[in-house]
Amino acid sequence: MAENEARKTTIEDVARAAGVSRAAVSKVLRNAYGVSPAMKLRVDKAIEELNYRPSVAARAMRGSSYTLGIEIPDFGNQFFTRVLRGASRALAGTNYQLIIAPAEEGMRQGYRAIEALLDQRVDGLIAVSPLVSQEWLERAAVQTPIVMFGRHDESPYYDTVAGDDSAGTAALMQHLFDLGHQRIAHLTINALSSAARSPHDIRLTTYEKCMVDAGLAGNIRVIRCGEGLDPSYEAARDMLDEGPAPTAIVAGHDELALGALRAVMERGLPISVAGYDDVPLAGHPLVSLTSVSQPGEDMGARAVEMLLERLAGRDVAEHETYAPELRPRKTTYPPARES
Amino acid sequence: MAENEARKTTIEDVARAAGVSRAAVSKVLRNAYGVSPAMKLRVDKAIEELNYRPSVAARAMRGSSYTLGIEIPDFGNQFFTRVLRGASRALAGTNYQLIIAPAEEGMRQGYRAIEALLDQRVDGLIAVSPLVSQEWLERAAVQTPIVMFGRHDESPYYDTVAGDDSAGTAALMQHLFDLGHQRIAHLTINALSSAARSPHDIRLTTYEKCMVDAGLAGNIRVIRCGEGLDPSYEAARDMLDEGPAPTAIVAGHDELALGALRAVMERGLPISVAGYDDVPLAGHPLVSLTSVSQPGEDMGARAVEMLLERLAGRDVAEHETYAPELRPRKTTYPPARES
DNA sequence: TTGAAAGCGCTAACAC
DNA sequence: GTGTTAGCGCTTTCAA
Repeated sequence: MAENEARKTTIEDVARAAGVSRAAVSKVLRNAYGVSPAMKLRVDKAIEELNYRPSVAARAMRGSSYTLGIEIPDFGNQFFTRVLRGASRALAGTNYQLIIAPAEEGMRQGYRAIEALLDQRVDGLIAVSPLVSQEWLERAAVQTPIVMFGRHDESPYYDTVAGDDSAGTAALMQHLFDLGHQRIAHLTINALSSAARSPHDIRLTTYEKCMVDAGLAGNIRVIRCGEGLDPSYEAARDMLDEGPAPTAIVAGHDELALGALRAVMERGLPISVAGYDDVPLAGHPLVSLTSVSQPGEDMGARAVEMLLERLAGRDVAEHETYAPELRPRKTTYPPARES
Repeated sequence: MAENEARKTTIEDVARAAGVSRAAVSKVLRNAYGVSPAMKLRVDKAIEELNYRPSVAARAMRGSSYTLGIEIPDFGNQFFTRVLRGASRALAGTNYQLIIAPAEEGMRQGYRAIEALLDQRVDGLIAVSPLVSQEWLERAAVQTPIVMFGRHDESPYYDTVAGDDSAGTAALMQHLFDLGHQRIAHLTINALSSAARSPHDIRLTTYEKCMVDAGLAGNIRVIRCGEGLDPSYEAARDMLDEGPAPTAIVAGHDELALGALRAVMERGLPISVAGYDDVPLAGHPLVSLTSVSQPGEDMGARAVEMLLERLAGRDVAEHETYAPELRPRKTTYPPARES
């Protein structure tokens, strides 16, 4: 009932139908130089009639696959959704396709996903805060243009797009100080060896610096958790149950903030919580979470453009940083209601 | 500074290093029949040393690509994230890779994404409630095993995995009736011609049937909106501003419900809102949204298994339906607070 | 401007 | 149990 019955139409079929050579069809396909309008017309007609679609595999073997890859670490984080949308839009109108590889949890996270993309012979790839070492990525970038997204460890071998996490965090801390907070805790994801200079690293160190500068070094408190709503909830809950509660919690990103918020509400404590990324829900009246906004769509689109520029010949690395914007919102929450 | 310097290692290199033929290496790679343990050892060693990774493109040309594709219509919907996780997990341990194609908005939505996956010569693909016609999908399924996820239009040509949307919606409606609601509106996404028997179609018709059966045919009210938080917010807001308000709104899924909830809160109206899918945030104390839970991870994993079974030779279609579970939660919300 | 032919890296069929 | 060989569908010289 399934499996290959009809053979797929090949470039050969198109060539025969149009009465030209395979090479001619190939040229039309890539609108390469040296095809008469007349021939292009006939070939296009044949392609249309036969409903021909070139095999990415075959193309990838000789030339390019016309495919860009993007590695995403965590689909739970809605910020990445924005990045994806931006990337997708920037590709519309080109003849490039986007494929995504999910980096499942576990130590070898980013490596496997990026390797999978490389195995597909993508023409370029965007790695979103990948948990891979810089040298490894540089070696990979020799073969395939790479845009590192989020991390701040710039390299002459690959381009980077990142938000100014330092400025964003500083603005957020200042906001909390202005509100009178002195005992501010920081909830961040577990430290991953290879993720030096990750956004979360910068946010953490900036948090610490701000505390120190404000003369609150003694109040520094860092809590680690796994990625996601539940791990952040549990970590925050444990913190609240263990020691003296802080008056505010700054989370590494909004999803963690939401998890922490759940713990805060369950305990009925008057603790302010703030996040990062300003995901769509942060502005919802139900949530109204203070956060730091990043232009995710623009950043995603720019990452794609950088790749396209590389494919067009650029050979010096570019590093772009986007300014974040503080989104001050509610700071005190009602305790949990029924259910 | 970039671009190909070192040639990638090929099967040839491995063969030479191990002192065997390319065919031998190929067999080891696929752990095919007829390789002595001794040879396997030497080949594995060479692969390891050379850090060899087979080219998916080259493999796809002759045999299989060892790649499964999944088309996802909307990353804003966190239910799909669960499905993805399940699919990803089911693949761990196999030598298959997962690649995702995003179906951007626009009319040709699903087609482009699925075609992109087919162009990559994936060995099988999961199409998540795609907006494509049944015949088109059947034709595609002749070439490549397909699991249709979500939609209920079963076919002898492809497998399906779906939730029992009818039962889920009925349970939800009953819950609202029990609570005394009579004027219940339904907020659903815009009707797409080719999406007959989509989950949203079923939810809509079940809503209507429940209303009729309860003798409330006159109170039926269906509002359409685009996908996402903002479109659903706007649609709900317009509805509230236009006519007499319902006492409850049943949304096609949680994201739409959240959008509607924003409108309800802004208007300060005592309207109950319910969603579908029970996304992680629905259970958050801040949100506490009544919803219908579906075992997304199991469903995603099962879809992958079905594909694997097809690749292993099964040739009759299978159709699996998963029972949903009502998650009754809070029904009245406070009006919006400052900011 | 067009076409012929070589070959990308792999697997499958078959010979040894 | 192992190697030889013929292509898969394209792109890319290079000659016509």
